[in-house]
Amino acid sequence: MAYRSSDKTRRKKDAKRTAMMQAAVHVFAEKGYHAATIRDIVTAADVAIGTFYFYFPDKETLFVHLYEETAHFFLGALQQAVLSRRVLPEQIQAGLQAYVNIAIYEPAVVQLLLVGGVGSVPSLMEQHAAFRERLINIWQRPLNEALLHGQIPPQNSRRAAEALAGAFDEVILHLLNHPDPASEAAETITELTRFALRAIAYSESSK
Amino acid sequence: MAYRSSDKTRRKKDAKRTAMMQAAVHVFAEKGYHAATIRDIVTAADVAIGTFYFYFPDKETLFVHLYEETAHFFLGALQQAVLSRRVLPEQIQAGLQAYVNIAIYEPAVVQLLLVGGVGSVPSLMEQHAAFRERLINIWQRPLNEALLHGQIPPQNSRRAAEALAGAFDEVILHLLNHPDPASEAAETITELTRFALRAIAYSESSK
Amino acid sequence: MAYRSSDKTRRKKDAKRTAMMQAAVHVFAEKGYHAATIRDIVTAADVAIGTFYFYFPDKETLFVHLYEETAHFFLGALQQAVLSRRVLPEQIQAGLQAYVNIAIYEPAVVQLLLVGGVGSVPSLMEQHAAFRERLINIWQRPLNEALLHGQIPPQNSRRAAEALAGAFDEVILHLLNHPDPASEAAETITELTRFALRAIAYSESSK
Amino acid sequence: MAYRSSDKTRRKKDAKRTAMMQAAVHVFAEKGYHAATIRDIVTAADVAIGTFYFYFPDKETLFVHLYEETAHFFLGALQQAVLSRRVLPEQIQAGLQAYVNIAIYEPAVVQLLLVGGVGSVPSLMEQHAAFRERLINIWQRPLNEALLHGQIPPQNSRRAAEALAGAFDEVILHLLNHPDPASEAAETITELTRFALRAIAYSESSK
DNA sequence: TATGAATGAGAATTCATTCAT
DNA sequence: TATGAATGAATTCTCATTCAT
Repeated sequence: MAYRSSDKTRRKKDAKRTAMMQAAVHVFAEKGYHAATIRDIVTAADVAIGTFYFYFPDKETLFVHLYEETAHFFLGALQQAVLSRRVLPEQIQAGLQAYVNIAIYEPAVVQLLLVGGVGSVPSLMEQHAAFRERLINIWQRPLNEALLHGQIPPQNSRRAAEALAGAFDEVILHLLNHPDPASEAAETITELTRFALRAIAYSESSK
Repeated sequence: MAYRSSDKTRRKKDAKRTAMMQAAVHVFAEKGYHAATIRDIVTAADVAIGTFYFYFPDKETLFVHLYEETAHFFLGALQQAVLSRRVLPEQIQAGLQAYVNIAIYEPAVVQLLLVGGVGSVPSLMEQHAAFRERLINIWQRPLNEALLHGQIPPQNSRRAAEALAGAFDEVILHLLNHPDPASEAAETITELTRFALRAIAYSESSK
Repeated sequence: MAYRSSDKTRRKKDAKRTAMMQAAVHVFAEKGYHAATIRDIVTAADVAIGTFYFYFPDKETLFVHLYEETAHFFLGALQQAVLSRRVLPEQIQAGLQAYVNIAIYEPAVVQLLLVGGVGSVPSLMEQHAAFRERLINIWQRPLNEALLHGQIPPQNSRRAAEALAGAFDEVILHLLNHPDPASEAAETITELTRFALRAIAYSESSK
Repeated sequence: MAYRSSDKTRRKKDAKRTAMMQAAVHVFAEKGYHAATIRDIVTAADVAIGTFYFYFPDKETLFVHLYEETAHFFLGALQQAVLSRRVLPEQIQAGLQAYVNIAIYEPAVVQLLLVGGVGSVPSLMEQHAAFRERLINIWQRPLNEALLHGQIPPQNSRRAAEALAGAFDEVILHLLNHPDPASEAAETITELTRFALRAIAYSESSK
């Protein structure tokens, strides 16, 4: 009798919503914000145009949501990887491992965050700036620790973190263009870790 | 007198064409490829829409031309700066100096070249990829030299060059966001140079 | 016991149907036919969209039903007021009193009936025309009576009724815009009655 | 050489703009604001959709403009007619004559003002209220004069003007529905004038 | 009966591009 | 050469209506 809400229906709705967001991430990642059309997204999600507007208020809002969620997921994974280790070399390596994993298994995430639609969507500017800031912070915090422990010589840790973040992004973006990224992953991580440790003049001095 | 026609007419024509390209650089840099409209460009150049189509076949072609020219100018300046020095530290520093100069005095150039979000337009993606490739080469060549001379230990110079390019881009992009970039320029260059030299384990060994 | 089924079920059904029509009157009155959406109506009635289509075949049909019912109620009240009196001045005054009462206590009814802007939807235009016709008739009938009794001089009673109807509508619409319509009601009715009696050159001649 | 602006071009542009506004008046008058589509308008004007947006910013702005202009034209004609006479009966008659002329020869004007899209377009509400106000003023001013000269007994001239305005509108709207309005015009005007003079208890007393 | 997710035709608006002058 | 009016395909978004549950 009547209609039972918050049962299967609820779950199904959430599932569809999620499916549509997945589809949207891929479309946005591939085409960029402006070139991606609502039709592209609903086609990818295999629903009608109206369905899009049932779940999301408009293209821009969806994109910003998506960017936020994606950034949150990405930064969370990175942060957790870094915090799971206690010494700088392992922290950097673990962070890079997490980064590379995402890049390989969810390339759209990286595409969206690094290429996406920056410069296009005004309301995205802040989101993007905030993302860069948090990303840089993830790398900077271990550097500050290391500075405190005298494991790296005095230096502008902020600028170093910017440089590392930029370096990592670029190398991993190139890794993604490789025909078989997975085969290169381990080596890339090792090299980048060494590159980073040398760049900040790390030495396991202390103790 | 191998010089071509070049009377007033030609000069005027070139002047108008140049004005439009100048305007276009700024418009594209500010809004990104898709959000920039032909009307934006001709308004900035103070000509009529029809005039645009007299000089350029279409929007995409203009952008490609523009990107090529801008990349050529930028890479040329960088390359020249690097080649004007003989030892690695100076090469890197000179290159960074050139990069920073352009970033400060022609920020639109840097914005245009680094702006992403041109996904789904093949010809634009190619241009961007080609630019990255050439940029990385500029940094890689001195590294290869240094490798040959034993000034840096064996390493994947290609990957190192990628990392350096990414690091430089990121730091300089942040420098541009600074309220008074010029005041920070010298220090940034010094730091980045040291960062780079450490990263590739440079030592002035030889001779 | 000629009464039909009428158990709880029927009453509940009618209740819901009625709630939706009530809501619809207000929504249509406020926004006009085109701007009012089904969602507006079901939201106001606190039912689901599907429920709307269980009770009504479509938007247009609902509006027509609604308009008919509302017109029927309105005209009925007016007619009854007029017929409850035997002499023209009292008939006009009673009619106006009924009109003003509805306007003040059910402004949506008046809004709905007088709202135009339903051009291009034939069935709605018909309804509106029919309503005007019946309204004019209500005023015209007493005039014809008065003509017969020689209480008003020969005149085109149809045209006079149109004029009176228009005059009454306009003044009452303005009354509704007044901050406190009720306080002005009595005076307005008196004035309008006198206006009308003078306009048709009424004199209590006979007997 | 080059392009000569503000010549034939200018005139042509204005002509086309006017033609489009004419077309729009008719479409809006016939269908009402919401039901009228841009396509309807451009089809009536025999231009492409884009052309509409070259001349007007959007549908709503055009409609409001149109309403304003139309109201200005209508009220101007009425006002002038009324002011061209010195005694009340003639003023009313001349005003009605002008009104009827417009109604017959430019029925769309009357449709737009009286039926148009009231209640639909929020930004139109004020325009419509202002129009009613000015219309009522046109009738009220002669009444005030007559009051001053003792040609009509003390009465609320404002309310009387509202009533007259409403009466005139209604009768003329019905006149327009007549198969051959022109044939009825003279009689209608005469009757309405008498109706009005009686309603306000006019007598040529004074002097 | 009642629900609300899903649909898609249709409306407004933008913008690259053309072409008569 | 230069102009800008004109075009219409493409895009975003709305909303009446359907239907499985």
